[in-house]
Amino acid sequence: MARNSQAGGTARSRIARSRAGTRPRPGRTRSGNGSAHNDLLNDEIGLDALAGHAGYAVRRFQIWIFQDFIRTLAAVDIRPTQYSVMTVIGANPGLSQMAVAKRLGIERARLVHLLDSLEHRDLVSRIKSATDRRSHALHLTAQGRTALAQFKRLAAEHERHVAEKIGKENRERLLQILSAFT
Amino acid sequence: MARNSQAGGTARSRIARSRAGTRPRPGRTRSGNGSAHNDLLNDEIGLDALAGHAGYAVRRFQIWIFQDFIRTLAAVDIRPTQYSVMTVIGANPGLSQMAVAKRLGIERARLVHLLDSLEHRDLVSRIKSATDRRSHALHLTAQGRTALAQFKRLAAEHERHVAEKIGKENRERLLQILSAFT
DNA sequence: GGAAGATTGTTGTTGACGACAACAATTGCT
DNA sequence: AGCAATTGTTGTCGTCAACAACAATCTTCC
Repeated sequence: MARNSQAGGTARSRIARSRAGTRPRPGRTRSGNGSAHNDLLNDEIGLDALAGHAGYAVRRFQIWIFQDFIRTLAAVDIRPTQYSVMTVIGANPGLSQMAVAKRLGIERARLVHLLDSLEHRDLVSRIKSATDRRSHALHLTAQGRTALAQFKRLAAEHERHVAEKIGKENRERLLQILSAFT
Repeated sequence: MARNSQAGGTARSRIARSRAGTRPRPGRTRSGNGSAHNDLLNDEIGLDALAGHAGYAVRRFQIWIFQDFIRTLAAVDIRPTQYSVMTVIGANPGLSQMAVAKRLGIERARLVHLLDSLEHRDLVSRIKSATDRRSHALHLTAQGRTALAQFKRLAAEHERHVAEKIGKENRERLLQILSAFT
């Protein structure tokens, strides 16, 4: 543990470059290296063909948004997945591990470790279900409830960072577009 | 190798559930398990508080979109990152590994393995730079160029899947919102 | 011109994460 | 009662981001 925080300023802001209209027709087969003028322009590359790919933009955005989340909640040492688990349990106490895993789209094998760490920190507790002795009923501890309240405040701050980054109405439109995946 | 393809139908389509308007006010501290009616409604949980979080929606969407990309390009055994590397090199022949890594936001350590695999498949080649004997000038091989053309056709098909999933104009608006990250 | 520092490619480690397989305990079905 | 399915758990494998260390090479500065 104690490795999470890496807030290290990896949030480089060199993004948002201008999309130059010149398409260089790169198909040139010349195997000879393009003389010496390649060395210094490596800050204006222009990846052209990648611009129209949703997956690439989403991946880059996802990396940024997770880094900001981790950094914003570094003081409480909570990662996005842990937060989502606690949120679901907090909103639906008594759920089984299977139910939480299915709801969040994570595997139950993975949830085991997540719950182990959260249980060690006295944030959630597994209570043996009386109706089904295979399963555990998941609850937040009293400490977990007050902690989650603070996590939510920090998460709201993170959400404000997102709004600053892409614009308030763009963020809402994004949530609307992706609501099918929530 | 030969493990990539796992197109295995893991693309579960149980997403896009209806958001029931009933919020159950879950704060109830009753540690007693909610009798037996928890067992069967585990398909309508309602995670409520997670709905307003951009990061969660983006993560779920990113998982879906990558799985579709991998499945759509499974026949040529190309993953999203490999595709992005080849695209950048194809559009800017002669770049150094550092330049490609910085442009794509991946670490140069990671790029080493990516290029190893692509070079073993005779898709790209590292040519020792004459002007800076530390660096390599990256080029597509002739085989790599024709292969990339096919990859782009398959990627376009994948992009159509995205449009089918979230709507054509929603996809374009998404690309526009996230253009700062491209 | 030569020492000190930075850069480039490389190797290796760590940790989070998704996918999968196997297993014991328990439940459900018939 | 007997057999299939479910639940939590453990373990393995592969991907990926983040670091650290290193040799070779460039750059800078005295």
